[in-house]
Amino acid sequence: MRDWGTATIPQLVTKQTTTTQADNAEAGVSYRQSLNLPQTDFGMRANATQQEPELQRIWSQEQLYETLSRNNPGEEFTLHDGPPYANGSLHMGHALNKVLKDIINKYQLLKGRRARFVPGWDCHGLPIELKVLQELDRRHRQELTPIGLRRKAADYARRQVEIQREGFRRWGIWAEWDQPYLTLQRDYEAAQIDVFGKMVLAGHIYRGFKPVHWSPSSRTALAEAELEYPDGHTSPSVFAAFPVQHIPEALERQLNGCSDRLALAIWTTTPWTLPANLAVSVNGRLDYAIAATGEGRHLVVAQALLESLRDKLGLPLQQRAVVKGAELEGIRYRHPLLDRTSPVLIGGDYITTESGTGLVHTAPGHGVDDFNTGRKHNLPVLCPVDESGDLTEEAGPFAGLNVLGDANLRIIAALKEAGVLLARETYEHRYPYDWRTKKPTIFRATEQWFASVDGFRQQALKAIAAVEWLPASGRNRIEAMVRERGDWCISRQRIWGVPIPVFYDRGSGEPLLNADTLAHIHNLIAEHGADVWWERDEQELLPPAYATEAGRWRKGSDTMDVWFDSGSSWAAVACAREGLTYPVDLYLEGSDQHRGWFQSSLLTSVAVNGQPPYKRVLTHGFVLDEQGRKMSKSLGNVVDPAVIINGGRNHKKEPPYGADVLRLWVSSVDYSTDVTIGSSILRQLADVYRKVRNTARYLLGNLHDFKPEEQAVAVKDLPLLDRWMLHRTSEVLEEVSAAFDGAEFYRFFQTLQNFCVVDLSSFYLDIAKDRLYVSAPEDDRRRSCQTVMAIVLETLAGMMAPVLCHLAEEIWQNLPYRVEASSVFQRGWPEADPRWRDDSLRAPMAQLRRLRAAVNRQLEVARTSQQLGASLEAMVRIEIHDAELQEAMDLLVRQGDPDVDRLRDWLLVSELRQGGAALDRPLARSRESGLAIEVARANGAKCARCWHYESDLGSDPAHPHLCGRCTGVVTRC
RNA sequence: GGGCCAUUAGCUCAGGUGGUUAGAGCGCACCCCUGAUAAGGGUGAGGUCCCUGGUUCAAGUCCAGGAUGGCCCA
Repeated sequence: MRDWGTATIPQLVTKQTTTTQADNAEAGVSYRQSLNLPQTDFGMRANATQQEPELQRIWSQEQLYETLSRNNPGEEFTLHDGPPYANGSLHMGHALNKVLKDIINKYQLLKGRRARFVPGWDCHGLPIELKVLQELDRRHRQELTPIGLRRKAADYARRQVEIQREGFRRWGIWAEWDQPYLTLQRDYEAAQIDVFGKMVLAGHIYRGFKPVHWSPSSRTALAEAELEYPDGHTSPSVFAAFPVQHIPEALERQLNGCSDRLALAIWTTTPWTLPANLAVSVNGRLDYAIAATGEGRHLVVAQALLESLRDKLGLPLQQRAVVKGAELEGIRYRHPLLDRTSPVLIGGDYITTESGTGLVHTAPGHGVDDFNTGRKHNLPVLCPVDESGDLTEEAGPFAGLNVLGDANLRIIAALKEAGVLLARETYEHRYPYDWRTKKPTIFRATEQWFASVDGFRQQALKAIAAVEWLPASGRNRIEAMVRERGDWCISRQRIWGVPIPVFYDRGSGEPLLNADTLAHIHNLIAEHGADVWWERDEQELLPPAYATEAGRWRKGSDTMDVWFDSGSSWAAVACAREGLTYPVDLYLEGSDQHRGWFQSSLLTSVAVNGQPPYKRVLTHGFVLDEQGRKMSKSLGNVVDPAVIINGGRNHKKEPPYGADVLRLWVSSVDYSTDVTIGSSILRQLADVYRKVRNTARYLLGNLHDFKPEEQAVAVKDLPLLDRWMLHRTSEVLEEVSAAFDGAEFYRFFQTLQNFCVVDLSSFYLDIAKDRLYVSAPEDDRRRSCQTVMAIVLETLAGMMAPVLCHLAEEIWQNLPYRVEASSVFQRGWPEADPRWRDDSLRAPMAQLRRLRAAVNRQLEVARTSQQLGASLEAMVRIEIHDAELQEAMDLLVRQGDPDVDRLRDWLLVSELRQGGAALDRPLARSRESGLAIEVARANGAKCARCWHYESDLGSDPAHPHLCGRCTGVVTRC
């Protein structure tokens, strides 16, 4: 304890002997040294740039995460990390995702569960492959072998992982950072081959010739997820007339002689597909008109479109006959550019009258609907386009033209020359582009490997129903997709990936894929990694049974869709790693992953094990700027998490907020929908952080001389105010626990802020000052307050720890008394002592705080008229005509501690009267429902020590400026 | 073009089953304090509950249509 009693007082005494009371007040004689003011090394400002990494170092040294995640008494908890792509710098989307996961994991760890978190990275795929190629000059690129490319890609991916990992760690994320999972690890690749193999053996994998999204610029098939649809794409659409050569007799009879020079009007936005045309399809249920063009020709068009086509084609189009689409079947027409004839077929309901002519040019090699219609009618799949997008010899005179280059114009010119071009117009529509090269894609039939979703669709739908989706709309989303999706094209014509482990007969092309070959390749990859597929020849890759006929087989060159990589993580990680569970407790990703990882993981897991890989799926929205717009470099509205933490170039404009403010932002938003961030939102969060920090600092500072084991006051002996504070703390803890249990972190944020501002700072702590500063150190009214403050502080630190992990730990390390737990995380989730709870205090306290607010309003009236400064300068008289309020007053008198529970002190005024005579010359007065208030200047003089206005100053000649209470304190000590 | 989602104060969020003058904290303005001080306290001003129609005695809340923004798809 400080020895102010002997050190300071004599000095004051000497002064007082030579001065009068008034002189002293004016001279500002200070009893400051005789007060118990807060003391702490805990800074008002975070200095996060230094502090946070320091705390992280300590956690790491102490192996805190490792210890808790392995030794906690509770059950295992597995949040399985969705692997971010190992390329590019971290952005706010990463921050939202990883911090949310970390909040959940830390909460579970605090609750005593063994929450291991294995972070992952998605390492294969085109973007990295392209990145590696871009870094090479042309000569090196040409000399690069597949295995050389793979090694460079692996190096690149590992470097990216390293960089991203350091970013995640700086955010305070706890994870198995030394044992992450990478989709390029050999045990991962082997597990993936195993998943694939099991699907093969279950009959879910097949080889097919199908139109797929093909990117000529990447020379590969693309998955849906690899496509984007930029605005503003235009196509050179054409209307063309295909001359009819043969009309079935039944139809001929209906045409009333207008079969003369009959032609089928078609519309296409891809003229380059016309050389692949093998049919014209109609909707059997639609009505079609035969219309005269006024130049001797008759056109078949959908009747509903007659009107609009008159305009578009600039032809009179007089309707001569109407027939059902079904009756057009059997017509044969001459290909307008090539020497062959083709049929009119009944297509499906995809043929509508919303655009075009109602007759659809059908090229089975270049469209999914076309392909299906063709297959129904046994058409061949003609695909006269090579992998670069050049037309082949099969396209006759158009061979060599590029379908995204000059092919369209040349074919349109040829149509015109042949006299079959009816009209052309530039047509703007959404069109799929390669997400990587930003170039248009085409539909092109190629040989691919597929997973047949039909084989396990019903099981997948059942699995979806068994999972808990949050928000619930996520279920609709994935359910619709799984119900309607086609087969999954899993092959890619790229180098950087896991091989599809198949051999082809060099003569017949028949694939070789069986339990024997799969097991053999699996073992090779488990031992050497997937590179082995490129490093060794067939002789070395085939199992012993086939070694003698190695010359007959050629190894395939396709790799797997990266969605198959990450979609196998449940097998490679959750099933394989010690301490993890399968199905896992939780997947948590952005809502775009309904199409992506949620689905690919579900499909593989259901196909192999008949069950979903997860019990719950939580989704979050996207991060937008403060106006709710997508972030983009061109708009200049990108918020960089690294800048939030370390500050930008100009620290005035972009201050270094630290990871806790970033984390606090994550906690503050309702992430179930899209969330926003920007400089003013960050400023606000920094304010909230400061408020929480300063509240904690004040609590710490006032506990500097408190030893709970010896000096704590028993709950039952606490004053009313303190009992209420504990009650309120337990309420808050209950709310916050519920918020974390329900993953509604914004409720935590709101509650935390309100607790610090309303309950603590402006109420309890404001009232506490007199108790803490003015009382003698050992006084009950001070020790009881410290007892409560210590409880509140420890509870506060614990409940903020999942979010404000650095601040919570810093508080813990600065506790001025000994505690058993060396870390706030070791201490665990705070639990309210049942004795804190006292619901009977709720209503009366609400009444008294209502009274306090009403008095404050009147004090403010006096203040703004310059007649009052500090509220201690005031005396207040109240009249109560309200039963509930009076009841609360009675409680105070009956049960209140005479040294603490004085309404005068709660109002921070020097004197309070209830009833009696009206005050002389009040500075302010009010009369509202059941309550009258008068404010006047307090009687007496201001005590130099406690600043109350009292009438008993100078009872001790040694302390002429002190009130009786302070004189007592000063003399006692 | 289709599916899903969002829209309440400058910001972040509350507003069971429709029911008085729509709430909180922050920010802002003004005032006080100078013993939490790059802190602390007080008071106050802020709302077309996205828009339009409908149901109803009564709509932020229910229904329909639309706008804006976002995600996914074609």
